[in-house]
Amino acid sequence: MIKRTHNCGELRLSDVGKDVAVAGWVRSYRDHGNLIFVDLRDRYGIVQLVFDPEISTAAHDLAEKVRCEWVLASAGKVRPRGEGLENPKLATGQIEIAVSEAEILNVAKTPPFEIEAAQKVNEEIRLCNRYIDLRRPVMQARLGLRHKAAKVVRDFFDERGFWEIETPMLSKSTPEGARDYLVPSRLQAGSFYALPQSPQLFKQILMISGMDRYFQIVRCFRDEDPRADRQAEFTQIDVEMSFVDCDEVMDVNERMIARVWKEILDVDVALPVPRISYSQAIAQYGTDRPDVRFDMKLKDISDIAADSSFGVFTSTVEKGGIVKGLCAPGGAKLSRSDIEKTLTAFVADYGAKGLAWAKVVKSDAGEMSLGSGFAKFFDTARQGRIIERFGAAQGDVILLVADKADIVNKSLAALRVRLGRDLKLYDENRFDFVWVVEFPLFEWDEDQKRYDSLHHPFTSPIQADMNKLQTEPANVKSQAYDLVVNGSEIGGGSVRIHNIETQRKVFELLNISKDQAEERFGFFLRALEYGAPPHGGIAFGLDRIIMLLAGTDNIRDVIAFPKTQRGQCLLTDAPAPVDKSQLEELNLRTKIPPAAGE
RNA sequence: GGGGCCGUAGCUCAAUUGGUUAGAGCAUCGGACUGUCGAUCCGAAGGUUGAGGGUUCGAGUCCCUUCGGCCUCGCCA
Repeated sequence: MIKRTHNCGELRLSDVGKDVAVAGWVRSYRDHGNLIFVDLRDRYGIVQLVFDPEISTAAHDLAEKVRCEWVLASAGKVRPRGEGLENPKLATGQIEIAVSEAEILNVAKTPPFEIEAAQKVNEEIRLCNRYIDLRRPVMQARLGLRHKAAKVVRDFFDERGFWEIETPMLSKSTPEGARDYLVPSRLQAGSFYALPQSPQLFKQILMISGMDRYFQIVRCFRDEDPRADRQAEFTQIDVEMSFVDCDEVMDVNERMIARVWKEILDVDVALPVPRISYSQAIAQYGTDRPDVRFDMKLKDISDIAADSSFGVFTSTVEKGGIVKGLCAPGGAKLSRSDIEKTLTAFVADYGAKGLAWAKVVKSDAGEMSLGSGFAKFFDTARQGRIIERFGAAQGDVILLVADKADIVNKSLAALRVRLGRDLKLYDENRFDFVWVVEFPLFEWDEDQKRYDSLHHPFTSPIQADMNKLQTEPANVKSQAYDLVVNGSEIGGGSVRIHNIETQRKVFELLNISKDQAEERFGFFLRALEYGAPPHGGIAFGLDRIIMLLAGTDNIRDVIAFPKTQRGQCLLTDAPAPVDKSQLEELNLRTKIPPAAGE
């Protein structure tokens, strides 16, 4: 076999005259009858081979047979391309290899789609033939970027004394949170392991064990419906530190993120990353993951709306709801049908029953007022107050939603993001980071009539609110923080509870009985009793970080072998039925018989 | 579980109000060609319109069911 001396991307003019050998896949061939050109591709690039019968008839004969995606090795001399024959599109475009010896290492069927075709190939076909798809330079670049980013993370933490410690994949189900993936135990019939939703308790136990600083790039599993940026199986950068407060965790980790952005994109992230409180985020952006690349903040006008003549507004406020909205700069260019059909349907997805609108107009005398839409329900003075509150200008459109606070905020948050994009209110190439802090410790779950952790049940309240746990749990703030970039949450963490009494108290408030707590978290509670240091940490979604770095909005683009929306791997066809004998060994019987030859 | 979009040749798409034998580009196969580089030129082959049912003289097109993909609401401590 011809052994390669160089890869397909590295030869330059300075290599002219060298005897070299390369190997790779045939990207394309141009057969001129006598002279044959072959573009050979590997992970590193593309190089042009020339087969000239005057150099070797054997090699030329072989090249006549070669087809796209065949695996080919070739040896020959590097020579400069003639004047005007360079190809500026290739890094190796100044040279070519005059082949004296060639060897077909393997043949290939005609690929199911053209690998470097500019046209966009159906993702289903790409996933079924992932080995072909992953030959595309763009996919190779994304996986390369992923590798490099992970290495930057590892180096960063290593330099600061963090140890990467593995935690179990087969562990214990802790109901609450997302649905678990279960693995049946053979040795203990009827019992199950759960795949980790995150190594949360293990990393806390590592702190109790005195490991001091831990990180792990680790697979996590959550059996929930996927989204464009969510996959049941995903990768976390998991971090935990002892003897720290919120500021130290945020400080180290924003430096880590800044290092990644610098080394991968050569982008400088301004440190420290600004912070916004949860309540401010909800008030101004309607969400705890605000896209701060553009302004267009939400404004509450419940007070003005309450004494309008618009029944929907007044009754909403009377019932304890709110009237809130945003002012779309230059929104006057939106047509009435854009607003009343498209945007109204859009907010309806989030439960909003309507979208009130008014255009901001200026009279000849220079007076600003509201035109059309909901304007007729407000007198001149109140119109003025609305315009003033939004800081609205002529040509803007004010859009309002009236409903219960959570519906108003959710729908307006989504509308804000959509309009920001549609009206091009920001530069798509910038990255704006923000820490969201001061989350409430609990949220009230109306369905189950109990408190629920906003973050998770191991999050510590802020010191000043400790005594409120008993009296007004709804107003207790937590030591939690989320890192948000361009409206995407890429990480979240907290300082943890390290005191067993506080932990018990929190379980109590979450309506987890002593027995339940013992059954689910007993191992952890016992660990807490043996000298747990104050500790805190964070976890980042590596896949989402890579998406941002790679500039794609699809998580499947940054995972080598992803699953579809129905949790299927189109390459392997997993999940699939198993042999009866396997089930028997596991003492399992399925309720639904496996589908027979559909 | 709900809502939306989509499914036509290997790939990307087209096909008038329901109307003849479902077309094009690329890929494939054969031929020609010594400087191409998404080679070019000539020729050929390629289809159960995702599947099933219905309406109709006639269905890629309309209706129902179903399968699959994507987006999304719910869900994601």
